[in-house]
Amino acid sequence: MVRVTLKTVAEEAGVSVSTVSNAYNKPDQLSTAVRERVLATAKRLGYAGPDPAARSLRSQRAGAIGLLFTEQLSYAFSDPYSVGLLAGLAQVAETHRTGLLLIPLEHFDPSRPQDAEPSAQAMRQAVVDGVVAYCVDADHPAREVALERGLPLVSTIDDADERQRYVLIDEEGAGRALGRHLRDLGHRSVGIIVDGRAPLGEARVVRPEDEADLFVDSRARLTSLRDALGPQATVTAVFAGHNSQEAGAAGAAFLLDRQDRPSAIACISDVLALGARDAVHQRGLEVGREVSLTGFDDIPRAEAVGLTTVRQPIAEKGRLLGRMLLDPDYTERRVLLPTELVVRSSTGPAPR
Amino acid sequence: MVRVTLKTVAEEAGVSVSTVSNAYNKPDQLSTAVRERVLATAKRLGYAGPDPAARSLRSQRAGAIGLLFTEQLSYAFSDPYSVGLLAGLAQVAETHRTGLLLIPLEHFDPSRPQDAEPSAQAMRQAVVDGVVAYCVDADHPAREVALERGLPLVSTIDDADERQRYVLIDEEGAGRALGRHLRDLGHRSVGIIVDGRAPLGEARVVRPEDEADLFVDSRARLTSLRDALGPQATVTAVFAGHNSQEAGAAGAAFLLDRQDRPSAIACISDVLALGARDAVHQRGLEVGREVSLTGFDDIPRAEAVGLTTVRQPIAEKGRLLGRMLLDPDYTERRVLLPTELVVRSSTGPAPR
DNA sequence: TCGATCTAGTACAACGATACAGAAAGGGTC
DNA sequence: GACCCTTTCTGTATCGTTGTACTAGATCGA
Repeated sequence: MVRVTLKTVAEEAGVSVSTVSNAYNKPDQLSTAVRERVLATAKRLGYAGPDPAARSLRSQRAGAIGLLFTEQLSYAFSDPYSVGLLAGLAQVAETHRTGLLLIPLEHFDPSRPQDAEPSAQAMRQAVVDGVVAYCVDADHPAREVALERGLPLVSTIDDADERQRYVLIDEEGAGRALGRHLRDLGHRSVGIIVDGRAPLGEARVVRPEDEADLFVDSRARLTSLRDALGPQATVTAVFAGHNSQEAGAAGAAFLLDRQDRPSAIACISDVLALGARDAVHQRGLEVGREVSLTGFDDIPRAEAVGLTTVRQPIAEKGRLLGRMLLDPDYTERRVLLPTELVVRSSTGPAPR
Repeated sequence: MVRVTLKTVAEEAGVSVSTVSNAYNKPDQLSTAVRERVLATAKRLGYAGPDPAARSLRSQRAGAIGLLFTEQLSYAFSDPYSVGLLAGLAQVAETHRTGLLLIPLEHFDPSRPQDAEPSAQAMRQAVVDGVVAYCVDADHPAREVALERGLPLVSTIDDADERQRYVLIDEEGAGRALGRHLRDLGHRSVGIIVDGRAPLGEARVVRPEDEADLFVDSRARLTSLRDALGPQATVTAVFAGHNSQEAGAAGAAFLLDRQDRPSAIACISDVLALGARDAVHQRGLEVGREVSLTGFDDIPRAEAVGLTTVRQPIAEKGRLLGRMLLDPDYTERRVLLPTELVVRSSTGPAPR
């Protein structure tokens, strides 16, 4: 049983291979009569159209872009935030008739360089025209491979590399706005819940040596929040595992059950904040009065529960990442997206 | 500026192209000395390894499988359930060094066959070795294209096609178990909240003509639930948009504010049930006493809030889908995965 | 010492398409 | 009728690999 190819169809229809190819790709280059005859014989022979792999090789175009991410897939997409980004990206990809290839990588630990091979391999094998590095550490080897391959690379984390392009969120501005908001409300003791690579375990105060285990975004937000709250505030950063409601609840429980309960809890994501909210409720406390609560991202649920948060134009971020790779007219190399503080009922003046 | 290929490297290193190829793919076919020289020159020339597109063509292997789905991406992955499946699938793909290509399709409306072209096109262009059809209607044209291309196709919806393989969930069994549970608790008036293609609008009772707009899974669950509750029960199926907490809340609000409030509300997914739970609370009613509530899927949050639900081995489903495509030793053509009723505090005896 | 087997490498033909140059036929213009 | 332009189609080179068949030399057992 032989495969049906352009050649088979051409012979059967009594035309040249070029003509069959054109029948599919350049319909205006041939008469309708011939075109229809060709397509008819193709159908008769069970030919499903030009082989995409062969086309990729010849036309030097893969018809897909890759999405690199380092966390396990189930964590990476457990947050509506990530899904929003993915959706924005897919939207642009679709209009460019381009696929989206997921490329899960392992987290890169510089002290174990040999573990990099599977990730590098995955990046070498991917049939793509360009790559989006989504929250992939700057020193991850897969980036280097992508650049070696000469693939356009767009990143969400700034590492000042001339060869890459960037779509960034103004994390510092966001942290500043949140911090100032809390400070203006009189909060002098603030708990911060951050997420990180380690799975949910005992919630605990973040030690300096833990910082490497935090997600890159979390790190930036934590720093700018601390700065904005100023030196007179007492800040307790708590680490409670992956980004999940459970982790948020655990982190908040830890903070609330301490002797010196903070008057406000700032969570590094809305998902964490939703969990924290449950913990506050469970203790019979009122959110926004006895404990102020903030999130980050403005996912749909945030509005529903009145969560003060920072809005990120997340779908827009996804779309820009896509456009940078796919739209040749979009030449910007570096975009910093603004964020917006959205004040809702979960924050209020610090109780005296 | 010319591209660096196997040939370039071969000439520079003074060996044949085959040898360079072997240096990458069959390290034991050549001496370490030559291999190292080859790799060194490759590095010097900036050669990033064999081009995956060319390899795909030559070896007739794409190194990726496609995931077809018909809903908008942001809806498709807004549920932890879908993400769980994706994670299971990705896990198997990874062990087989295979990528995962997302192929979003448009919903197929048989009355508008011309709209099928973009979807069919996307399926024709995808460089994949096989395809998972995830909740894609049986008559969707993209399926036909995949089969025309001779691609192995694994599906999550039964349509009794010899050419396909299936991983199914025992929806009927699940519906029966849930229905019997509610019946045994004495519930004679049950509201069912289903999701569907139409966006969140006014919640309303499902009319027969709406059924086509429901998601396929929802349809099956609705039917078996109805059957299991038996003829003496009053069943009100309510339709409230996409699968989201908001839709669940809206659907529950509709049911709870009716004159003849049902004593139990069964939701077609846990996400809907979480929203319904909020609506029940908001009305000052107690879940499990005044109103019983059930979900479907057993997502992590379900346990946290004590939701009675049906557990689906979702990651296992994803893994099986992957194995069917990638593991040649796995020859099963049709798997029916069992479900398990998980009774928690959200259901209790019907109040008299 | 001789054929047999093994090792390390080479040469060349695919894989299935598209790009590009060119040819044949038809039509319009002067 | 010569000229040029369009339209429609053909022929061939090429994209960058890998598989297969082959060769030269080394190794080995009897």
